[in-house]
Amino acid sequence: MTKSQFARGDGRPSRRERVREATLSEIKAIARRHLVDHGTAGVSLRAIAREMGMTAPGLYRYVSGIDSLLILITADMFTELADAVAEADASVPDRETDLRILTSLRAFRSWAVAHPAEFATMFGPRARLDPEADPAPALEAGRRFGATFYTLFDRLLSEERFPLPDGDRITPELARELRAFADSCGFSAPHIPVEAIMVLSSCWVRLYGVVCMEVFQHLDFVMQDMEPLFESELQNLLAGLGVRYRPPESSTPVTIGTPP
Amino acid sequence: MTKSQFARGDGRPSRRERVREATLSEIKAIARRHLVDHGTAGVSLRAIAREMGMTAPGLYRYVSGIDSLLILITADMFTELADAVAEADASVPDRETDLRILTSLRAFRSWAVAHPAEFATMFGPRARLDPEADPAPALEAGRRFGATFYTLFDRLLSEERFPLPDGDRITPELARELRAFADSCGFSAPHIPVEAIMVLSSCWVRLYGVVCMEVFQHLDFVMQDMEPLFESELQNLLAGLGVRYRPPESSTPVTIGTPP
DNA sequence: ACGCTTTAGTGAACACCGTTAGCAAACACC
DNA sequence: GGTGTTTGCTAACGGTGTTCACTAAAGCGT
Repeated sequence: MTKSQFARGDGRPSRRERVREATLSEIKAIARRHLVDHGTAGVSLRAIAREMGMTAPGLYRYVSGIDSLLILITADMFTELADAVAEADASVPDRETDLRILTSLRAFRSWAVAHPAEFATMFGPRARLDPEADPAPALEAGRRFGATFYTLFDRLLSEERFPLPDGDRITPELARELRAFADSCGFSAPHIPVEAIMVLSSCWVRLYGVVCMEVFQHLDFVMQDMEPLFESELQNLLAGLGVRYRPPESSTPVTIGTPP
Repeated sequence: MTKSQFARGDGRPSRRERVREATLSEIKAIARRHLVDHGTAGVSLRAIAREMGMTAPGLYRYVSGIDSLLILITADMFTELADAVAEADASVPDRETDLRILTSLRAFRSWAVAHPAEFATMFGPRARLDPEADPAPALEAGRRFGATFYTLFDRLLSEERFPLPDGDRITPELARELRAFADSCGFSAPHIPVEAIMVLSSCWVRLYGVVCMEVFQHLDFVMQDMEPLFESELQNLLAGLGVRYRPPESSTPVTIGTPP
């Protein structure tokens, strides 16, 4: 165990570190493209290696297996989504909380419908990923994704926009879990009531449901354009939070009264 | 193209037909077990054949490929789920519409959490299943699953339990799609307003969301027991439909006041 | 400049997988 | 019994993940 050639005194990465990072990025980029084109099952180490001009076992210097690779790109996708949502949130003035929320939620849906394959692996069933693989990186990135919504919700909470429901249905054990979650995700306020976390979870579940339904195309035989349903759900959801709803500006020019 | 040995004059199936049906059932049963144990990716023709004491190519006499087999068992699972929901619905007196709805919805969740692997393939992303395979059988079985909810919702509608929302956000094109859906699924009433179908879709989306979230374990790091959240969502959902909510009888003995 | 250590990548191999083609046995019916 | 259908097999092709032994190169210290 001598001094590693990777660690240098200064912060700058060594040459080897740079090229290593580059090939890892290439691996993930190709994997990502295969994921988009052929789904989760279409990502294979051999195909990636072939495309890179090397052999599959060589990839094991960079990735400990196919599952681990999938977790890696899942983490990347979460950061991407988090950036997209944060960017949308930052695009409106800080004070306009209501519009920020509206914009962030719509950004979430837009990203999802624009990246169905990614969304499926991020939010779909945890099929692959045997218990051996460590999903920590993806979880960490997912936390960053939630941060935008947490802070916005926190502001709503401090402004007392909506009444908290009764905690009758909240088991002491559940309350303990909710509290542990609030602590873990770094909620800014010191004491968030568990009822509030319950409300947040409920909202998230409703958003998740309508977006999943659209991306997974499980209502295809009912309707093709799911935007009206999404907006309707958004409206109901925000009403319960005391947030002023505003219809989308000009996403799709569809109203009941067709222009002349 | 001579007379088939399978078609007999009388209705009774021939011996050959019987044994054929039996082996097909065995194939599906084993595939189902592998699905439950190892997920969708864990279903392989070779493993099934090995377990049956035959070889993989032999299975092609019964199934046209792995995708087709997955569709077949998906259809079976839909009928199973439909039966479970219908049975729960039939277990309460016909007149008690509210309780029937409550029971049916809870039966849906119970089946889902008891059969997570099945639920994932039924309601998860359509990953496998290339466009070549014909998903008709699964779709047909899914329709039967929805029938129970359709009729219950239809009764609510005829009793005018809830006010219909404005159709402002419903595009003419969307209205046409909604109408086509209402016709296709055999809604009993002659003229269902499209706004009602919108409400039904919204309710279904909310139910789908909370159950997906639980089965896919995407809120694991927040809470372990998702029943309170489900019940809360159920309560809100039914309130919007004018249905009287009643807490579950004794599913899990958890109340805020712990017994002495 | 030399030697030594660490790393990158290869080739062969094993054990799987889906799928097709050709062929032999079992079966049902006339 | 003869005949055509149905069934299941073997062989084969191409694909996958993963391990192991091995070579070549790159980096580092002296």
